[in-house]
Amino acid sequence: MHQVLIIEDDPAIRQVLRVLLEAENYRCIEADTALRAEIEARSHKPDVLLIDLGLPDGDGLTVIRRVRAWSPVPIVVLSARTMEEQKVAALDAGADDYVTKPFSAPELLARLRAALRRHVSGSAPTSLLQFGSLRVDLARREARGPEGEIHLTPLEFRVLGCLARHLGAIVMQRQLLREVWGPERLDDSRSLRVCIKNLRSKLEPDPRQPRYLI
Amino acid sequence: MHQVLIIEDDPAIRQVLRVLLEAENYRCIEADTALRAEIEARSHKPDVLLIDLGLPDGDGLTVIRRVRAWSPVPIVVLSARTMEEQKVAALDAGADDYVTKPFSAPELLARLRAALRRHVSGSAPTSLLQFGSLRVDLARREARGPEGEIHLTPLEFRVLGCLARHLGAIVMQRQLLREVWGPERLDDSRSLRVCIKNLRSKLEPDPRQPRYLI
DNA sequence: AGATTTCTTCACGCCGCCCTCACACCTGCT
DNA sequence: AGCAGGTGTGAGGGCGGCGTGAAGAAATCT
Repeated sequence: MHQVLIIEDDPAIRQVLRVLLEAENYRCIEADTALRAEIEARSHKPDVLLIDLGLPDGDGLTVIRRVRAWSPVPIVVLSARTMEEQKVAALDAGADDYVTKPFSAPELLARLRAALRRHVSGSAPTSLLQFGSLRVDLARREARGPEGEIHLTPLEFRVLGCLARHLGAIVMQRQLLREVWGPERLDDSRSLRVCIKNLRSKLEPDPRQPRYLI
Repeated sequence: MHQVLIIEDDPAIRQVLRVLLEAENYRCIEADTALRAEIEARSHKPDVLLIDLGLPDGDGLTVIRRVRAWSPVPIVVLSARTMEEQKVAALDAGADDYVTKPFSAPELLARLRAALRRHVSGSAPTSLLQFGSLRVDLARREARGPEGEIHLTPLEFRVLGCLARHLGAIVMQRQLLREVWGPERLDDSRSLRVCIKNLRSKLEPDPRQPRYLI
């Protein structure tokens, strides 16, 4: 379920967009000023920004540039202005797509899907992992399962962190050993094997048939 | 400097696009049919595809889908048709952007820049193969068929990867043996034969009459 | 310093991967 | 036909990597 941040000052249009998006099973957050837009973007980490140029305070372009400075989140611009400079400026400021009002609903939705599809590859480095009913916060060194807090050792956090940085991908033993144990013992997998075993016994529902640590 | 593959059957428009792009220091490759489009895309590995829908042979949509099956290269669609279904279909087929003729030169250039900018940042070397109803992700070591996950052994992934690097071409036994088994056993094809057999029995719809692993 | 947690080491059983082998087949050539 | 080179196939077995429990070092806490 994707989360959309709608940046739009006109309440009527906001309402239209919200209804349209929620009918497609998106969750919506709204912002009516440039300032709130950036706050919401930072706090909620939406999957895509849908922004109307021509906000009351400050230019919409500024929002694009400021968000782009710290996040690669896809940005779709919605604007009544058909002026070319506006389009070019928005795209060059970092926007991913530009839809002119009056827009057609199917087209807008298709462009949102395209923007979201592209982005799944490059997700932001978040320190919060989540498998099944498990939540692991690498930065705060906390792990919580269905039955309360789970204690992990420092070594286990470092191994998890290394795996999290390459989420979903294959991480070679060599790479783990280099990043966690140092480059001296590239071919001694004994400690690593035990560490993984312990992690599995702590995190996996059924340690004998692991689902997350493969 | 970036390389653009122009897919357009009308020579006049091709010329316009080429001049426009070369003035911006892009290098251009041209294709006037769907078939040539895919060949050029495979051989030249352009940084972005600029495709006109409505090619003489086959639908432009097919090109998009076929290219998208093996490459995440950005695709910008250019079309005279203003029909909504066309837009939505193209975007959902995997296109990244859609510009309607008559287009403005600055806007087209800005959209190309946006497409290119996205791709350099989020270029995960995803090696995704697709034959028929089969999808094989070499990086993540996953293979999925119509009936769920298919288990492949490490050796099988390496052989597939070697074949994938020369997709569609003939790969000599010698070359496979050198790249997968090492240069010692250039003339012992026994293991290779068994490995190919197993791959076929796992991937081919009818292993006795192979369609993909020839 | 003792206690406690954390990390490493070790030995052993198991499983799956890969190799090998023998044989059937196919195609072209003599 | 007979032969020769290359290929597809089923089965068996060696072997290395992985998981595991327990116990010994090392580090950290109090």
